[in-house]
Amino acid sequence: MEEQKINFKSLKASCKNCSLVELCLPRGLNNNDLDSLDDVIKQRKLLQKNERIFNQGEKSGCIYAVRSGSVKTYTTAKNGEEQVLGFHLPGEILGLDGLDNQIHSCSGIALDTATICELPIDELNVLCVKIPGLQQQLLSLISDEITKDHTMLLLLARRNAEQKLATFLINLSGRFKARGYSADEFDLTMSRYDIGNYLGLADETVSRLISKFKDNNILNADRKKIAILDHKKLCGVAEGDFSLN
Amino acid sequence: MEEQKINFKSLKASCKNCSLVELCLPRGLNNNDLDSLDDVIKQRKLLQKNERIFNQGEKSGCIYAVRSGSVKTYTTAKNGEEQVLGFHLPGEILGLDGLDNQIHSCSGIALDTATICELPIDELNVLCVKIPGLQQQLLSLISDEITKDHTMLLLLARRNAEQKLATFLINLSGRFKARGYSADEFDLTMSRYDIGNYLGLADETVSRLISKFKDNNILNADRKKIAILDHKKLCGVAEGDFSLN
DNA sequence: TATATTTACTGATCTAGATCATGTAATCGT
DNA sequence: ACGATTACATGATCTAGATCAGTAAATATA
Repeated sequence: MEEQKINFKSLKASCKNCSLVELCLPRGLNNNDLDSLDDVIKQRKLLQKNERIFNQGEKSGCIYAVRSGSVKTYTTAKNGEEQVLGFHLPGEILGLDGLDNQIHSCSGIALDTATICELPIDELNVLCVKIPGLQQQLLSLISDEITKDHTMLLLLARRNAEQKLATFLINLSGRFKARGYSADEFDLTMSRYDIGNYLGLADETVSRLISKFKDNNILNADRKKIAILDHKKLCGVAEGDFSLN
Repeated sequence: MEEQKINFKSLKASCKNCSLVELCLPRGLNNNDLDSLDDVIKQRKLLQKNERIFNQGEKSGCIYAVRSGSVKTYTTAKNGEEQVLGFHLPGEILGLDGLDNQIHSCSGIALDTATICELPIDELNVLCVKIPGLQQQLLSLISDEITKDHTMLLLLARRNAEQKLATFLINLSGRFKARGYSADEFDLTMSRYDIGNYLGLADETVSRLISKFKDNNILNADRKKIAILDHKKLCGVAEGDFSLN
């Protein structure tokens, strides 16, 4: 039997029977429109950990939806250092920086085994003319992305380390909850280093803060396993209502 | 004679005879398409310093182009503190966070006397279907906005104060140049406080760094008047090739 | 299964930049 | 034109978080 040569296992995608339909791009579309969208989504890729989805400096002509697993996006600066731009969970869209069908200004990489839906931009644009709801949803995703980035600028520029990490955990928790997972117990798929890089902190600081949160009975943590014990207190830390000792 | 009641002096806008046509939204459109776009741009507002263009939490239904003067965008956090998100020069578009026709997640305010073109989103979307070049240009603006934000995340998370301020000045310089102004001599329209807020620095730090740049013969500065003396050195500082004494 | 490598944690030290304080020049309001 | 307010500059001090260093546990590799 012939060895498999291609990197990715490709499967026909279907939004129609995807549980993420109400979170993802097809949100609000009727069955007919879903069929049209399914025709455009050529394939679903199964990626292994650390496999690249799209590359900074290359044109992919697609935006991407996470179907399962998790993904990290990052830019590489001239001097080679990386900046994590975001972590993406199922139902979230990435690659909007290439929406003008030009080269991507960041890269996307799987943090664990993940399935990804590819959406060719040209075909998507054609479809948007036919389906106003899709156009609307796409604009909504764009606005959300910009708003999210702005929130992140505020976090990086004005918040201390405690607030940054608390905000990060609360945000993750809420996104897990929206996907039907536990808001209080979850596994991190990214390293302490990645978290620190994302938040503008040293990885040692992230470790120390997690320990501090544990000492204050805000959470339990064993490596990647996180359990939030006191949501209210964590929010208090995020808001800077008080500082931990 | 009756006192003028409205805040804004409104003028019919015309992209056709605007010198910014090659920088702004209409970039690449032919004369016919420009006429259609002009029909959609209802008015041009003349704003005084500190007049608001759109407000966080309100729906404006528009995106905006700076025609003259300069503008600052910022978000206000729950606790009331502000984060400057960007400074906008003639030909630049703002308000893309409200592109889904929902409420804006930031506010825009004039930094000096400025003229602003209003582009109603609904009408713009209709026009985009008719004019593919316009759709393309809009997507390009969106991608640029996202890419710009990502660059800013990197700057805030990974760069020291010297690099931040040098990068800021180089960026401004380049944008002035693209608009036909001097790349080496320009007036800042924003305060030291605004610059510091934007870059995640205290205003005292901005003052001190400007003095340090002066001491190192990189620039001359007298309050708002900036003259870049050594562009190459300034770039070196921005890249972190060396540190000043 | 043993060994190497990576990831996470924690202690010790250092420093960039914040904060506090003060002076001065520019701008605003009357 | 004059006092009040705001913006900028600069010195002194303090501290949050970086950096350096070492250990242990988990994971990968042979």
